[in-house]
Amino acid sequence: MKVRLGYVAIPYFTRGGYFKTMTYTRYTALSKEERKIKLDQIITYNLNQFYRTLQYNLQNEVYFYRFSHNMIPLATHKSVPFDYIEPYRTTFEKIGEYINYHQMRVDTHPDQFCVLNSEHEDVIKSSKRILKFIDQLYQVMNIDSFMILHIGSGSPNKEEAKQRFIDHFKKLPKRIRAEIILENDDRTFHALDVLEICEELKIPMVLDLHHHWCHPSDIELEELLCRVFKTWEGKSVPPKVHYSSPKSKKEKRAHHEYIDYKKFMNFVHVLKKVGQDVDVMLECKAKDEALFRLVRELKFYEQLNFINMTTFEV
DNA sequence: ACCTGTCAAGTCTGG
DNA sequence: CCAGACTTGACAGGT
Repeated sequence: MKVRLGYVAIPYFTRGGYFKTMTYTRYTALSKEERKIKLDQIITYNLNQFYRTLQYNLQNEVYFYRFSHNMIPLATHKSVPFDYIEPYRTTFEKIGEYINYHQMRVDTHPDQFCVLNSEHEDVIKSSKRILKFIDQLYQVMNIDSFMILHIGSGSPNKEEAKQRFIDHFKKLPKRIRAEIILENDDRTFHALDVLEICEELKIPMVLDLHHHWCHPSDIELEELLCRVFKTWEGKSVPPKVHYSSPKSKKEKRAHHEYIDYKKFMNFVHVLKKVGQDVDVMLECKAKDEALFRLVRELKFYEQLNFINMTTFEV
């Protein structure tokens, strides 16, 4: 079986300034003309950074990557009238062609403000805006990608919150429903909670091992992985999992700079028993540097057989 | 050159 | 009902 490694968001070569940003407050401080000019500058710059990142990834044989949709600032803000797609269509198409041509797996993960099961109607509205925008990005790039979501709120109790998620999910447009995959979180919805929802909605689940260890379910890892991987049956890509090491014993929830390769090997042994190809997204503070270090350690200490820079066979 | 506080939005807890 | 914790990275303003 093959294990392919990937990383998240900010590559090392851009350290000290990746994307340019603009907050709503700064936006409102500008005149109408300045707003358009500034937004355009930022988006043009960020899209170029995104493209450079993909080129960098290709050079390093990284084919599995998560980008931040925040490269398009204020795109999902309800009071910012700006066409984020048409003026950049050619650029988006170029980026999408690059991704498809090199057979990269690229996705994105809306942040904590996207809460589909919120108790507040306006939050649900803005969450749907975020999902719709990501879908638009995928469409204009013509890429076949997922978006990763947490279940969200646990109020007033998990059961009601879970049902709210299911109800709102079912009302989403078909395209978006087919793009959403769900991830366990480290406080409210543990792996079995999310698995149940995924099985009911017939959508894939992403197991986050770090969250799982912070907030465990009563099930053996091997069995859990088997069931999680089943939710991916019929998909054109292998299941993906998220993996990271805790920052310290005190700060278990926070992400460490790097991966503990020995613990990672324990995980690989479980994966081997399950015996299915899998994509492992590393979520480390040191980003791609952590990926490259892990690869060096796995090659040297564990003598794993790498078929390229980021994929090994066990 | 460095340090600090702010930011589009979120949930949750405790007073 | 409100303040604060939680949390990321960029950036503006102050020293």
